[in-house]
Order: sequence, then C-alpha cells, then structure tokens
Amino acid sequence: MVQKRNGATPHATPQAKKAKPTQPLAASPGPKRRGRPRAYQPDVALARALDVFWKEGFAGTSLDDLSAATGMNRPSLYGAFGDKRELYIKSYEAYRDRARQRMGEAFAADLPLREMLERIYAIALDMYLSGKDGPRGCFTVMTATSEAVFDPAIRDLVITGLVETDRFFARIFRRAQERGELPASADPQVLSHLASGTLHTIAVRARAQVPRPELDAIVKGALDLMCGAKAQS
Amino acid sequence: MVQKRNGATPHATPQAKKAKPTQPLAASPGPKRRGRPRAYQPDVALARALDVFWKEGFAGTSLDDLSAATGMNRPSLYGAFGDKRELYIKSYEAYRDRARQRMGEAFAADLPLREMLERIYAIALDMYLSGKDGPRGCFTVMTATSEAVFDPAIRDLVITGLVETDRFFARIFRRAQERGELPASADPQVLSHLASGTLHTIAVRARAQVPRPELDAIVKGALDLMCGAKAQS
DNA sequence: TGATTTATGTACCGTTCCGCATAAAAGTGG
DNA sequence: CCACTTTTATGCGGAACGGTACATAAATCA
Repeated sequence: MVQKRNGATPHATPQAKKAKPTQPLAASPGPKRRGRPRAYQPDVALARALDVFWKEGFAGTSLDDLSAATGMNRPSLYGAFGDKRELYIKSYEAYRDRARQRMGEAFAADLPLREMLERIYAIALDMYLSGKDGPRGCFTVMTATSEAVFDPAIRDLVITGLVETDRFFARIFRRAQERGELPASADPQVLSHLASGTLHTIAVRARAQVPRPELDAIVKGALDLMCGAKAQS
Repeated sequence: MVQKRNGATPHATPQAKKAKPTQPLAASPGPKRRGRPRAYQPDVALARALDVFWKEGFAGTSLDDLSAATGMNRPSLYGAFGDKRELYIKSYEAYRDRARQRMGEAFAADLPLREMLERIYAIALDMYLSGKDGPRGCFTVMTATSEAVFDPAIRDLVITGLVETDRFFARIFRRAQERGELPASADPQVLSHLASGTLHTIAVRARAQVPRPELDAIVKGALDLMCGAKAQS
C-alpha cells in the first residue's frame, strides 16, 4: 500500500539518448528535422494533459485519458514526456509558468493595493472556475493534497509553489507599505499568509462548486481585512 | 473519461434486505445475533478504512489496501459497508463526527476568544499532522479537491462540512462580540471565513509536510488579525 | 442433532491499468 | 531510388483493479 509509489523513479529518461542534436529552443520551424515530423505540438499537448490532470488528479487519470486528450497515442506520449509521473510534473510546471506569468503581469501594472489584490483574485478565480466541464480549483492545492505526500520531488515542487505565492503577496504588501497605503504596524508576512490562505480556501470551495458570488464575497471580506477596511465599503 | 464516475450509483444497497431486525444501536453485546459472529468491530474497521482513505485518497486506495487495513476480506467489507464509494462516504461521516465532537468540546469549554481559537487550531493541527506515516491534512479538503467534482452526493457532504465549520467559527466570533471581546464593527461572518481559510491553508501546507513551527506561526499571525493583535505579542 | 442464519476465506471474472515491443509511415540525405 | 532517422500506430503482456460466486465455518433455534 505504500511501496507502490515510486518516490525516486528508476526510469531511464527516454530523451536522454539524444544529447542535444536539434532544437535547443522550443518550436523553431526552420532547420529541417530529420525523421517523420511530429503530429502534435508539444506545448499544446502538455496543456491538454494539464487539463486532464487538473480535473481528475494523478491517480484518477489514465494514460488512455491522456492519450485521448492530447491526440497522441501512448508510445508517443511516453517518448515525448516520459512516464505518467514525469508528464504530471511537466504539467505542473506548465501550470506554474502560466500562473506566474499572469500574476507577473498584474504585479507590473503597479496599481494601488486594493485594486491590485482585486485583480489578482479575479485572475485566480478565473483560473479556478475555468474548464469546460465544471470548476477545477487550484492545481497546486490539488497536488498538495494528493501526490505531495508520497513523492518527494513533487512535494518540493508544491512547496516551491506555495512559498513563491507567499513571497509574491509579501512583496505586494511591502510595496504598499512603502507607499503609505498600509500602516507601519502591518506585518507583510502575516498579510501574505492571509492572502495565500484566501487563495486556498476559495480554491477548495470552487472545487466543491460553491457559486462564484459566494467566493467573491469571501474575497471581498478578506480584502477589507487586508486593506484596513477603509473606503470602498 | 467522464462517464466512468458513478454520480448516482445503481448499486442495490446490500444491507437493505434486513429491515431492522437487530442492533438498532451500535455494539450492543447482549441480544444474541443469529449466525456466525463477526470477526471485526464495525466502528474500528471504519476508523481503519478512514485512515487509508485519508492518506491515499479515494482513487489511490484499492480494496486490497482497505482489506489489509481493516483485517476484513473483500466480501466482508462489501457486506458490511457496501462498495468502495459507500465505504468512503461512511468514512467521511465518521471523520466529520469525530471532528465535530472534538470541536464541540472546545466550544463548550467557553474560554476567552483567543484561547478558544488557540485550542481549536491546536486540535486541528493535531488531526492534520497525525498519522503514523506522515501528516495527512484535512479529509474534507482532500475530498473537496478530488471526488467532490464528480460525485454530487459527496460534494453535498463536503459543502455541508465547509459551511458547518464556517458557522461554528461565526458562532464563536458572535459570542465574543457579545462579550465585548471584539469591536462592534467586526463582522463575524468575514472573520469566520478568515478562520476557515486559515484552517484550509494549514491543511494544505501540512499535507506538503511544511514543519509544524511554520504552521504555528501562520496560525499565530491569523489570530493576531482576528483578535485585533492586542496583547499576547 | 439437524436446519437455518450469518460471516468468512478462496478464488475467480471481466476490465482497466501502465509500459513496451514491433511494425508501418513519413520525412531527409545521399 | 535507396539508406537512414524519427514518429505514429497496433497491440500485447503482466499486473492490479473492483466486484462477486461459491464453498466453508460458526453461531442460534427447533
């Protein structure tokens, strides 16, 4: 019951054979690859795989599911991404990349604290509630509550994601504090944990299909606390 | 990939045949049941099953796992609790019962707000971090992030659990407010969501094996915010 | 004692699972 | 046109899965 998980995979990574013969960057269309061309685009296939994992979880997803979603058959999947676990890890990294990028854009917009946080939670809820068949929640939270217990590598990824989010919020609060938008007595770290916790609770509730207005209300209440409840009402 | 889940089970519940012939209450040793006596105690077997589900999740738990954990073989399991899904539901209810009881005891102690909350989070962390092989987090959060998406009945259970916790915290804050421990401007509902959110975030982090001191620090920061940061430092 | 009732233990069913072996296909390079 | 390389396609193999049939065991009732 425990040893069925492969914490450290004995899998001889299938891409390791070709050292670096072609394509140092992704999707360079020019230089004429040698053999039969791929029938898929690695990045879109990975996005499809992420969709399935995100919805069904690792244990709930079969290779046939992934095969159907990506349009690739199992050997191609294996050749492109390695085994199921490696594909899951790559999917998670793709998820984090996407989230990081969207949150980075919001941060760069450099708005006043309250608007900034409103935008961030709007983006988060947008991700959590998206998916053509029902809301999916937060992939980091899902991974934490499932595979993170057994697999040290995945656990490290999850922790990295969690602290990255904490630090992101802390930076926002620190910046706001420097601008005088927050009292000097406020603790950016405590506020960042509150902000992350709000993210987690709406992710969990979204997954249980709590309707969006309720989630918005939770966010609004948290924002009132974080921003000092002044103005806006 | 979707229809493999059984939202409404066509399972003809195996206990339905005996209307209510014996044992209206649990474990009444006296009244002489008819056939071969059970080799297990239903409540302890259920607790063992909960342990496995809690750690491994629904999809990650096999009937062999459950059989090994409970000491019952599959037919006995089936006869006692129904199929895997029904056993999961019964396990979840057992979990909620246990949590409700422990939290109820804390509530009855009727302490000042801060001590009350400290005790509640101590109980929660105690549950989240328990388990002989690693922390397990919150079973409600785990169920929300996995089975709640597919199975309406399980989803309803999860939502019931979530709002029950929200209301529990709201009652605590309302009581504190009536006693003057909180300013009249405080919103018990907003605070209750913050309290639940803190529960969720430490559950997620516990599952990722964040060490207890960090979790304690997060709780302390949240308590400072909830209780107005006065005193205690 | 023998019939009946209930639970257990074994072993199996059909399905699904993951991974891979092997052959066909589709390109490039000579 | 023929090697060579890389990907796709088919499908197999062994294991694990959830669930159940069937025979056995252990108790009560008559």
